[in-house]
Amino acid sequence: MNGPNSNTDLTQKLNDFLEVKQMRKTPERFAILDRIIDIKGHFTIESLMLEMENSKFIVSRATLYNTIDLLLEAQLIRRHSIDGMPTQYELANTPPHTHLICTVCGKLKEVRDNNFIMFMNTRKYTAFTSRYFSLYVYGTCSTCARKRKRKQLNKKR
Amino acid sequence: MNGPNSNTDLTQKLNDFLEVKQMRKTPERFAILDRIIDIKGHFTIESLMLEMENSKFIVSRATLYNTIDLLLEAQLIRRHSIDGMPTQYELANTPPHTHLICTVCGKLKEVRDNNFIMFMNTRKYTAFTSRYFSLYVYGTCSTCARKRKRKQLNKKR
DNA sequence: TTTACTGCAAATATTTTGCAATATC
DNA sequence: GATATTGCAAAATATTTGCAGTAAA
Repeated sequence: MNGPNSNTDLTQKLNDFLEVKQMRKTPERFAILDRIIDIKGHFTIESLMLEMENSKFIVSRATLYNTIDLLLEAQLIRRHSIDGMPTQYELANTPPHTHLICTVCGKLKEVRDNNFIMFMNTRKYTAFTSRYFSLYVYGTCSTCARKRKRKQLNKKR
Repeated sequence: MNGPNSNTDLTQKLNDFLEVKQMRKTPERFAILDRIIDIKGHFTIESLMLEMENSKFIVSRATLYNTIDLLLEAQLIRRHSIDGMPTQYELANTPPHTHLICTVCGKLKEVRDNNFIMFMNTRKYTAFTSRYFSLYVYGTCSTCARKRKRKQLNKKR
């Protein structure tokens, strides 16, 4: 369990980042990263706040926002801004994935699409150096599609 | 000036939508669409509010939010949620485009990428019906890249 | 000892909501 | 005339900021 993105590796990465930037290694910063590693998947400031409380490591909202900015800068997490939802974050130790968003129920699903990633790697933009990208596909998930169909049938009587 | 997406055409589309949905044709709804057509490009609730004030057609914020929801539903506008910026909207009468976002200065640039659109049209997702998609590419624009390079040279002295 | 960082509370920004007044149908 | 829609003001939500106290270096 010590691959290139193991937990200790991520902690080490934060450690190195703080050293290079000459910033302080506070327990809050490491505790927050630890919780994020445990979460596995997307989270919001609010859900992370709750996770922290559950783990009995209480931090203030201000510190949470500050630390999230720090982890973004260190490229340890990614941010996702999705229509009509609070800002979501996730650990950046997995390859980028496509996000399928159901506009009916708001459910979010991630899919790995290697063809898409390969395609994106061929893209070059003039006067712009790309660092990362986010693809959001909006539509209807199968559950909601079924519900809608049923509703329409009822209408027709 | 009467192409498939001329101003009169968009107004007509709103008209039809309201008729089908049996909703009221209030002057506010048409005035807001008119302003959006004039803006050409991205706008926020705030900037649209100002545009309305300039055009002497004052509407309340609540009405703006309501109407924006309506226009989204009618697929007359698109919404863009972009990291660290207020929600942006734009008229939906142009083909979808890639958004290049400079993470240094926040500037947003649209590019037409027909290859990307063609590629996306080949994508199928299991248990999900896609309706539209948004691609955001985050990186550094040439202006900021130049500035950064200069800054680094200065540091080295 | 120095000062970066945390926590708190207030400020700001964005969006939603309840309700009375108004205008469309 | 009935009621969908507007405007207003208050509430809810999300994020930022100033400052005093704390703790990392």
